[in-house]
Amino acid sequence: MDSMTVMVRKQTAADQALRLDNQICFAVYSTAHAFNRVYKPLLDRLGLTYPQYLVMLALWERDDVPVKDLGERLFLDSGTLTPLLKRLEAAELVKRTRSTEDERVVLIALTPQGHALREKAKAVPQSILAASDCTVGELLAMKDEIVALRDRLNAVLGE
Amino acid sequence: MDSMTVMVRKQTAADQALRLDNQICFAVYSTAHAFNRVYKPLLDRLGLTYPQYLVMLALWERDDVPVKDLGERLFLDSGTLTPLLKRLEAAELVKRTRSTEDERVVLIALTPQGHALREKAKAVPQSILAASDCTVGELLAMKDEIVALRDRLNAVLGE
DNA sequence: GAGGATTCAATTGCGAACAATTAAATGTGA
DNA sequence: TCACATTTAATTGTTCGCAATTGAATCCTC
Repeated sequence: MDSMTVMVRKQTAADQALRLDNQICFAVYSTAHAFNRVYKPLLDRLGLTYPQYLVMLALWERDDVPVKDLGERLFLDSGTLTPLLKRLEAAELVKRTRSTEDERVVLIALTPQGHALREKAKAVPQSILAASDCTVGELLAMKDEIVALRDRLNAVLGE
Repeated sequence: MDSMTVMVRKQTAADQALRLDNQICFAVYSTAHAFNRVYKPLLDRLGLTYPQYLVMLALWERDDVPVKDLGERLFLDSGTLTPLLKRLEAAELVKRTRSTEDERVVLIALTPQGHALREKAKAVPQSILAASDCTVGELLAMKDEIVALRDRLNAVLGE
């Protein structure tokens, strides 16, 4: 095996790796966009964008929470959430009030319309399930794998 | 089983579904962001953002291509690509020239610096692999599943 | 060849996403 | 108590991502 062969093999390995990481990260990236596009017409009827829908999902599970709490649940920071929450407030779906106990904290609570929207939103999941053309079991298994990957990535970030 | 029981069960099923679809789509969404954050410090050294890195990866595989071609490979449209490509041109990594055969078409070609950046980029994949804390085989298997899901979603969009 | 449809990139406007900074409130240690 | 650090949202500036529109070039049909 001469030096030329070694060089060629090294290039090939690097190229493969470059392609591999491209495909995995790009797969997640492009699938997120594909989901977004499938959600769009469904969420248009609710008057929500996908990130706004995520915030509403979080609030339907537990509201009257600080912005920081929402950020930790959704992996988003105040730079993203503050303007988004102001738009939800303008749409009269949430109310933002400063905590009396700690004036640094802004508490996000659902309005009656915000609570009511939950009923409309119940039509969304089955449409997504249909579009994915997967069984619930398959999706759950994939979800667990993806979440495990995400958590490992976030663990590295936390170091 | 009285009517009250039926109602309660229906609500529970809808809630489960809402929660399920949330987790799957959100898993992909939040993992894409986690990847982005892991890539950021690595790509900063190359002077690229993650979407710019994707464009460069595509061009390293095949350049001298129309904007439309890049868009199809990356699932992005001209509204996203045009300003991004202008920034890459300002960074002298690509050159944009109007095709002489068809003046509607803008061809994207790598500059010598654009080609050269590929060598630096070879250091990126191994860092991502390490951060993911997965084997190559695991990542490849996940990638295939995710791509299959993406393609099914995109198929629904194409109808 | 002329008229109309189609294709392609660019543009505009809006909503994320995030880094970095700011400002105010709170907590802590000497 | 007072200085200093920390916490929490908000703000600013840059970059995506996409819908909708525009304008130019090309294609197609008659």
